[in-house]
Amino acid sequence: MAVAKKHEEVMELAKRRGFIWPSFEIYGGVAGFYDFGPLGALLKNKIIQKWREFYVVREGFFEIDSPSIVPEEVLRASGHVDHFVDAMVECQKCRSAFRVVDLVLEQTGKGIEGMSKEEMDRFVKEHKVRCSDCGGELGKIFDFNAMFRTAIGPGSQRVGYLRPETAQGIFIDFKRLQRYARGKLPFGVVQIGKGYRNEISPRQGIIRLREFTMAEAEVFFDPEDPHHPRFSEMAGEQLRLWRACDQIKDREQLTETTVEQAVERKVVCNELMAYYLALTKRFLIDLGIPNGVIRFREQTPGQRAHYSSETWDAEVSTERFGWVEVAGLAYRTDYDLSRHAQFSKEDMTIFSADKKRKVLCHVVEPSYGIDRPFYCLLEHSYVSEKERKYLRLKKELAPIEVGVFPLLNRAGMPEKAREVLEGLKSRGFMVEYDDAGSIGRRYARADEVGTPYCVTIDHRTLEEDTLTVRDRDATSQVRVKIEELPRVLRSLLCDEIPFSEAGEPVKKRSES
RNA sequence: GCGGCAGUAGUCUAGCUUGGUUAUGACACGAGCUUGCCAAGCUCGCGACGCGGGUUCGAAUCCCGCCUGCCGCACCA
Repeated sequence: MAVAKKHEEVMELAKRRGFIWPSFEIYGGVAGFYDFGPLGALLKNKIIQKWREFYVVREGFFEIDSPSIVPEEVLRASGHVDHFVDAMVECQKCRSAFRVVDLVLEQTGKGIEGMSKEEMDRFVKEHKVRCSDCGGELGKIFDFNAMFRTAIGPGSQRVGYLRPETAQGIFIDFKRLQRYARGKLPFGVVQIGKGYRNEISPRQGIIRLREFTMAEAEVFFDPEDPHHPRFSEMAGEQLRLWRACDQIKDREQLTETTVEQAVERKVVCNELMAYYLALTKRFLIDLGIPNGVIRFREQTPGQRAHYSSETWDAEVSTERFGWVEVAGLAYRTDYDLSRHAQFSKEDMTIFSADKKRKVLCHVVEPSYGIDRPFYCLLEHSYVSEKERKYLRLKKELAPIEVGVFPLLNRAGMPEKAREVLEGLKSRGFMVEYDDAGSIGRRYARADEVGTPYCVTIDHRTLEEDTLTVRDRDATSQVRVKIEELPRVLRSLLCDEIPFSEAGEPVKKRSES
């Protein structure tokens, strides 16, 4: 119980202060769905904004926005219809459930993939396949479809699914996108949006959702030229890798290496993959996740998705859930483009001007969940000191940037405080006004949701147009002229100046 | 999905074994007073038995179903 104390406290805070809570609560709730409250929505948007800075602004990738509902043929081509629908069977005695294909392979050595349900039933009976846990009799085979199925339009009832990944929207648009990129390789396309997976039994709160936000990038490149133009900038970055070969031998051993060495020693398949591993690490650190709790785990061949020939999961260690996958980097090869070429009969190749030949692009896919790092961030930001509990969020991520308080609710201070508030709002600051309870309580309320700075209007404000600015982490204050406040706050929020240089230091009462 | 345990205001919680006045307390929140910089104090206020059914004169309490959560199994491409 003591083990997950931080998780319980941070989730209590998250619910109480409007970050996240279970969806559909007044109707009893539905497992696997969470709502983002006012502060949660702000924080989530700031995480997305940072992701855009990395991938859209700096990598120069194109962002698109395609539908969440996808017609069946797209997902047949992508392999999701075959790989998401698992024939399952349950033991009548001990109630264990198995994938039929796995169970049959294990007991008879025969692959029965592609059989109909009836054929599988017959096969299981003929070969006397039993429960591998208790040897019990097996029940009837049933389908478990991990995609949400729906109907498009009335009448024809064309089958559609809620997308299990945003990536397909990008592959479908490949021809238009490569024209937009004017034939230059490599180029990248991103999409941020909801993805849907009908989990059998979602637990672990916000870590395993049935509807979640993903941010995916598809990097298209010539397989004979898997280089990143700015690889040298990333070459020296240290990576902590847990290789598949070590996992198979049950070894917890991590490989510490630079990006460059990882490629040279063929630990990572190519330069692009290694580059995006490093970029992922930088992104997570930039969110405020400590370097020490980040590692990359290579998926073993059995764990990999059908489309991937090499996958690395970026994992963050948490108190409550252990190592949590927050991003997956998959080498999708030409799987998706060739499948869509085959199923749609469209030519998905691209003409390379410098190589004077047609190229079927390969794809490296950095794919991020947004909800999971959101949780990791809350857990790792939560600080519980003696009398103080607060979120030490990075300033640029804090949902509310500035609290504005009148020291007293009289003597013209509230009016002055409102003036300051409006001045900050009009300059684009996310501010919150609070005049309830003692000044200490208001600081505590602001600290709890990670507000980095609070300004207080006091007697001196009325006399000389200065006010105090308080730093969340140090709880120390400086006195600043009102006219300089926006500039000072902007510099502080961008980490351009240290707090001590923001203004004239204010002595704490207890110190004087 | 299976088995075990659980669900009381915004949050935490007493009451449940042995059915019976107006469902306990704390914190939080709102209004007012107070307060001259770090969750102080005073007054007042808001606010709950997860949902549905059954047993009973009477159900937060006992029984059943559902939902949700926790633990174990399975699943997590």
